[in-house]
Amino acid sequence: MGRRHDHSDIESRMERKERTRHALLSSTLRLLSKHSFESISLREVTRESGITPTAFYRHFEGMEDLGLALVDEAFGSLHDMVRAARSDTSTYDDVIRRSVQIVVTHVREHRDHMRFIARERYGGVRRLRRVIRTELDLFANELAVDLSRFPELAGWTRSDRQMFADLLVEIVVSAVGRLTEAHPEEEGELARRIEKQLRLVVIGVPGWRSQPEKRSGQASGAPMAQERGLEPSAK
Amino acid sequence: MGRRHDHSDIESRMERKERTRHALLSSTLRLLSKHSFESISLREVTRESGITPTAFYRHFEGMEDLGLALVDEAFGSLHDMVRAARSDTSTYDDVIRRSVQIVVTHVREHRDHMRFIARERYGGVRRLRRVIRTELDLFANELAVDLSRFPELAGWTRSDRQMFADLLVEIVVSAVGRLTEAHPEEEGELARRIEKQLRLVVIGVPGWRSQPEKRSGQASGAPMAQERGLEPSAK
DNA sequence: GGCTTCAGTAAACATATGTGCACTATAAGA
DNA sequence: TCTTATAGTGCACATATGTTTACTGAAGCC
Repeated sequence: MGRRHDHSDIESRMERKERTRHALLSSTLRLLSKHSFESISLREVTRESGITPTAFYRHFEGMEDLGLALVDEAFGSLHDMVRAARSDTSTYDDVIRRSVQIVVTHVREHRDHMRFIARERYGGVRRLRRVIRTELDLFANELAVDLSRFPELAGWTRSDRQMFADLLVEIVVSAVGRLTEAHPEEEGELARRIEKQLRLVVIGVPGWRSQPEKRSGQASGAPMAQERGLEPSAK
Repeated sequence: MGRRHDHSDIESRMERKERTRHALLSSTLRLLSKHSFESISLREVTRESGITPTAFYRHFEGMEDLGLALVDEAFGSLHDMVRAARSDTSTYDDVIRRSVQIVVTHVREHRDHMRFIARERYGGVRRLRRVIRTELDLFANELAVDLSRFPELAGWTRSDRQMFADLLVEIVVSAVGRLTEAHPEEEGELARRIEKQLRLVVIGVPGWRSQPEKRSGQASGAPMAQERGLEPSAK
C-alpha cells in the first residue's frame, strides 16, 4: 500500500493529478477574464498554475484540448442550474421572474465560466465555437419540449416551438454576456430589463398563428397580422 | 509639382499611404476570419500586407489602434445601411421582411466586418468591447426614436421603448453573428427564423402595458397578465 | 534643381513561444 | 523490499514576437 500512515496530507497519485489538472483549468479561467482564449499561451497557463510547461502535456494534448475541457465544466454547472430551474416549475408563481433570478445568481457565482462561454461562442477557435453552439442548441431543444406543456404552445408547429425556444435562449445568453461584464451596481437594472424583454416576447405568444411551412408559391388569402407588422402613424 | 507627367500609375504620396493603410486594415480583416483579434500579431499583419513590421508604425500606434480603426470602418458601412433602411420606410409594405432582407444582404457583402463586430463584441480587448457596445447602444437609441412614430408605441414609457429597441438590436446582432459563420445554404433558413422571431416580438407590442417605474413597495391590485406569464397545463 | 519630408527598409535586440529528450522522485503494486 | 509506472523537472532547440535605431529613395515644395 502506498499510504503507510493515514496522514491526511498524503495524497494519492490520482488526487494529486486531479489537483493540478484543476489548477490548470482554473488558472486558464482566471486568465480568460482579461484575454481571449486564443491569445492565452500554454506557458502562461503553466506559469499561473505553478508547474513546468512540459508537465502540461501530462494532462492535455494542447490548449485546444484544455479549452474543450473548460466547455464541459462550464456547461456542467449550467446543466445543474437548468435542471434545478425546471424541477422548480411545479411550485412557482412567476416563471419569468424566477428564471431571471436564477440566471443572475448563476452568473454571479460562476462568472468566469459564463464569460468564457459568452466570449468563445463567437471566438477565434473553431472547435470551441462548434461545441458551444451544439450545447446551446441542446438547451433550446429541451426548452422546446418543456414549452409544449403550455396550452398556448401545444398547438404550434414543432418548428415554431423551436424558433421560439431559440429566441428565448438567445435572449438569455446575450444577457449573460452583458451581465459578465457589468459592474455589480448595473446588475439590477440589467436584470429588470431582460425580465421585461422576456415578458414582452411571451405576451406575443397567444397572438401567434402557427402554421405548417408554406409549401410553395405565394400565400393565399389576406395577409395575416403577423405578416404585416406595425404601420407608422405618419408618412 | 510632384506629378510631372500625368501618368495614372504615378501615385501621390497621400494616395500611396492611404493604399497601404487600407492594406493593413483589410489584411487584418482577412486574418480575423480565422482568429480572434487579440491573437493576431503585428508581424502577421505586416507580412500579409507585404510591408515591414517597422512600417506599421507609420500608420498606427499599435494593434489596438488598428482595431479601433476597424470598428470605425465596420460601423461606417453599417450606418450607411441603417440610413438606407430608415429612409426606405416611406414606401414599404412589410418593414420586418424588408429589414431582414437588408441585414442578410449586408452580411453577405460585408461578412468580414460583421464577423469582426460579432466576435469582438465580447472579445478579449477591453477597449474594443467598449467602443462596440457604445455604437450598438447608439443604434438602439436611434431605433427607439424611430419607434415612437408607431401609434402603439407612442404611449409607452421612454424607458420601455428603449428596452424594446434594445431587444430588437440584440436579436439582430445575434443573428448577424450566426449568419457570419453559416454556410450559404443555411442562410435562407436562418433568415426565415429571425424574421419569425422579430414578428413574434412585435406581436406582443399591443398587449404590453407600459407604465412608469414602480416607485416602491409591492404593486397594488391584481397582477397584470404580463407579470404572470404562462401557466402550464399539467402539474 | 536642390533641399526637405516621410513612407518604407534592414538589421539587431531582448524576450516569448511550443515541444522534444533525458532525468528524478515517489506512489502503486508485486 | 524491490520493481515499475508516472507526474513533474531541467535543459535545449528553433522560431516568433514587439520595438529601437540608423538608413534610403522618391514625392513635395521653394
